[in-house]
Amino acid sequence: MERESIGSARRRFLNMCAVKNDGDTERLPKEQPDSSPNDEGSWSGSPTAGEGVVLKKGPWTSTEDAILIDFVKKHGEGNWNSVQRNTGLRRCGKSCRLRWANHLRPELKKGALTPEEEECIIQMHAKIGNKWAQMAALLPGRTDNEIKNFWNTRTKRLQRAGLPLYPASSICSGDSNENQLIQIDGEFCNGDIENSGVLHEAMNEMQEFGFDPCKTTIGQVSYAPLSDLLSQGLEWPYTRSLLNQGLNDIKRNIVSETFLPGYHGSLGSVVSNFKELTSGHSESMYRNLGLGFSYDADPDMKNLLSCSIPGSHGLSHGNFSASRHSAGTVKLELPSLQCPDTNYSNWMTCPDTPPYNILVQSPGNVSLMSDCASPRSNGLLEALVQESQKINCGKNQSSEKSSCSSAITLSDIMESTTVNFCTAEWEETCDQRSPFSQSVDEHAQITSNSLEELTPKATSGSDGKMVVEQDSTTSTPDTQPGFLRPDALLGSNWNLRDSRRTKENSDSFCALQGDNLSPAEVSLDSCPWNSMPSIHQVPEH
DNA sequence: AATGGCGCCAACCGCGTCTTT
DNA sequence: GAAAGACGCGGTTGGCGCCAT
Repeated sequence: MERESIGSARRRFLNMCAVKNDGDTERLPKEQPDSSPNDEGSWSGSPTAGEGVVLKKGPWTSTEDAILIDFVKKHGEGNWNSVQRNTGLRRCGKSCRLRWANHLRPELKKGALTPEEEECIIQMHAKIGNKWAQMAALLPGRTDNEIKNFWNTRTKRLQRAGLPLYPASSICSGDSNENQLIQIDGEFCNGDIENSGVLHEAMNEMQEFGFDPCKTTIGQVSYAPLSDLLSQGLEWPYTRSLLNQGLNDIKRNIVSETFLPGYHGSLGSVVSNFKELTSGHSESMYRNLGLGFSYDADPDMKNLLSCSIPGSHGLSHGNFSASRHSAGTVKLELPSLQCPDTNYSNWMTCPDTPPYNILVQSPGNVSLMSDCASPRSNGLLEALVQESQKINCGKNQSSEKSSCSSAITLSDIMESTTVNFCTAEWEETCDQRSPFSQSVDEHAQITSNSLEELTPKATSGSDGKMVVEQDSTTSTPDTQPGFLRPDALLGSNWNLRDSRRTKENSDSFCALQGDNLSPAEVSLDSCPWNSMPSIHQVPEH
């Protein structure tokens, strides 16, 4: 990471700290009284609403934020033009939408872009150009505006320095793909020739369509490859099904999308199909896929998926996944806000004991978790998608995080799509005293209860359940006044309902994946955040 | 201490697209 | 099918803080 970038990141990090300490969402102007339209110059010359109300422009105040949050809480996202009518907020719908999208959404990730995210943006920009919204969709918690600002600043800086916008390291070289495929084959087949062949075929097709399943090293970050997921205890019928599904998606997306088709098709489909597999609808899926595999609704599937056994890596018996966390536990780390009291220079070397010592034993988690710097398993974008899914789906597990230790089933995770995924950011970065903690707990409870009607309830960590543990004593101290936090403002009964945001997430993901999965099936907030791999960084030298 | 350059960020604006009537 | 409204996206601007001079 170049020095300038670190410097920028440092400043942004400091900004972030300032934000946290201030307790407000952003740098607010000298408090603009919003009670009277006559006392602020920003009113003059502003457009008017239908009833001749002069609309305010300029920075938002906390009061306005609270009004908007309250509105969204009651009515959900959308109908932005009705905000002014219903709340008296003198802001145009556009402004409200922007404010919500860029600052008030609970799931927003505050703080600096991580080096990984920055790399990802660079990669994405190299592929799709100024498609900020698309990039934002793949960087959960990040807004298009944020990404755009980053890029513009970066561009300006690099142009001034006479440096190229796209470093060589961001250009994917696939020279080792063949070897990687061979390697993966070896890892996957384990005597299963059929598996190997189809997998190889799948990988080849991915590459044929431009997707590099074994993305080469970007910088010094290593990520779990798709193969990890597939190697971690998925029996072949499921594996093949997922692969086929992903492949179809990839093909479609290649045609309809210019951007990272395989990355979506593979991982996204895998994840969504994971859900499908465990939601009891897989049989139809297999039929629709034209696969002859029978679907076994055996709850043991969970065991099959479980990889929490130390040293267990599913089908991989040999040279797969060079490094592993001991005892099959994985530390989940968010790239930002995890080491709030560390300076940026230490960012890459986050201490062994992170603020959130979340020990997860979950199938997806470990399965996706290569957790090693395997040179053939570096896929920055892939990893960020996983990270993105983590973020979105981790919302589903806020309740688990809010307790010291709890056990959840795979189905719990897969089915807990109604848990407000917007809460995790606060849950992850702040305290458990948030009103959200309670609401999510309650919600999770409801979800869990309803789930019990559908799925056999696992009883202990040893029978295939995933155990999510969090050392709450090491949680990041709450530095932000709860009453100023969006979740607090939203209140404990916050409910996204059928918010557009959720729909957008689903839709965009669906669009990128293909069209044979309904948004409900592929919604980002439906996958297990804790089941995703963390990003492992190798300290810069 | 003053000043200017620079980076960051929030917000506005215009336009295109989508949805509704 | 057309018009109007709503929404989303990308470009741009302006304010603020930091830092070097």
